[in-house]
Amino acid sequence: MAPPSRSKRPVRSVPDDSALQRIAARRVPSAGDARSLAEVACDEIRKAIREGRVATGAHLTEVDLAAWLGMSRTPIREAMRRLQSEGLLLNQPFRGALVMRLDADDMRQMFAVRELLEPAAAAACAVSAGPAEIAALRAIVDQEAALLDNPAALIPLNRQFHDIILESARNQFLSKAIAGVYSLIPLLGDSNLLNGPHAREAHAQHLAI
Amino acid sequence: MAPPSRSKRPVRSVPDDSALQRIAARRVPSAGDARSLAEVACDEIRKAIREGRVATGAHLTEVDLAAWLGMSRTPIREAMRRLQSEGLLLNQPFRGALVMRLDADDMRQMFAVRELLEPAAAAACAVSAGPAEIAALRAIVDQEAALLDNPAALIPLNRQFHDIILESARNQFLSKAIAGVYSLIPLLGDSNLLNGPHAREAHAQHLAI
DNA sequence: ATTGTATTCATTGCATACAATCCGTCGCTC
DNA sequence: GAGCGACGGATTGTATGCAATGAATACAAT
Repeated sequence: MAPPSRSKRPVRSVPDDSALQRIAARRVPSAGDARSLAEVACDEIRKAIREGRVATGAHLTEVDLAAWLGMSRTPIREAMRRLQSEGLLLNQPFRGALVMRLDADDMRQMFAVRELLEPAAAAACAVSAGPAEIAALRAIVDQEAALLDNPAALIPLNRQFHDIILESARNQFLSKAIAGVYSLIPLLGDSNLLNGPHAREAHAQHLAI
Repeated sequence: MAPPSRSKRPVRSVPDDSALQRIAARRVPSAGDARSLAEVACDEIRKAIREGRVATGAHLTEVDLAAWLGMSRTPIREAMRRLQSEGLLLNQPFRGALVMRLDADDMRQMFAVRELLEPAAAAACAVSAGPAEIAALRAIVDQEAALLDNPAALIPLNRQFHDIILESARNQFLSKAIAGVYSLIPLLGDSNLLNGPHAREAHAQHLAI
């Protein structure tokens, strides 16, 4: 836009000084913050859990999180509610929220469901995937083959692979069910092991289109 | 009940009348609502959708719902967020929320997932169900057998049946995945048909413990 | 010393005010 | 007449103040 205002801030009607000063005094939006504060809070808390900065079983309160992230309680509330519905947080009625703790039995249940849903997704993908998606999957598998000795590098590839499969399965309910399981993986900490053979299996299974 | 109160109403030590009267005299409005307003709003909106008082594709705004339910926007926001994460509402960035509309393809996807998850739940139930649960299931099946000509009466029984199966499956992730599918059933309107043969199948499948 | 009761404290639940944003539309300039 | 930018309405996003709640604790009575 013509006026010298920063980025996309719609200057009022007349560029009189009072308006300009008001605008300048507003908030410095730092970077492009298209996301709402609630989303930021949600991601930050999730990341903190994933990185172990917040231990499982920790006691989180709205005011603490609000102070930590430098925002008011309202977006924090919203973020906490979302994390609760995802299962990462356990709501205590009036006593704050606990970071969900998964025991061995929970993990067993989780992988049982995962092993039920993932083959179904692969099968649905095999039915409805288009050529472009198959090519993308094949490319990822090739990349994986070259990195079998580097488990850390495989993680994002594996994620991409599963994302494409979910998209190709063309079943939003299946996707959401699997996402509901995946969302709790951060709670597992370092036990998120990924081995090459598993990728191989997925590859072989997918070649059977 | 030996265990400490896990229910949300930990009755003090003795249910004396003074406390009871104090509690009863607390709030004037309607009845004792232990639930938060957000939960009330959530249930009310869900019910309105299920009963068709709000058509699929309708445009809901926070202020309208707040005025309708006689509460402020804050609990309404919370309820809407929950319904969005359940999939009943579709959030439009700044333009209100739409009641999700399911087309034929969505329904196909939904039943595909349902037919994947329910047998798995039945299998898990068969493995881990206790005698009391088996007896309860059998009782329900017997009741159903006597009501095969009355589809309307079968609906609550069917619900009970599935609830017991989910509980007996002892897999919270599986339960949540199935609940995520069930929660969208209200959107289907009157096409929620339930026939006797289906119950029979579930019965037969369950007898194969 | 033990039990029952009142008080206090930490925390959430709710309401309201204000800011930011989006979209439609209208007036202005060319 | 056409394009472009600015207003206005509508709606959500955020901040803050206050009421309500439940647990812990201090205290009194037996």
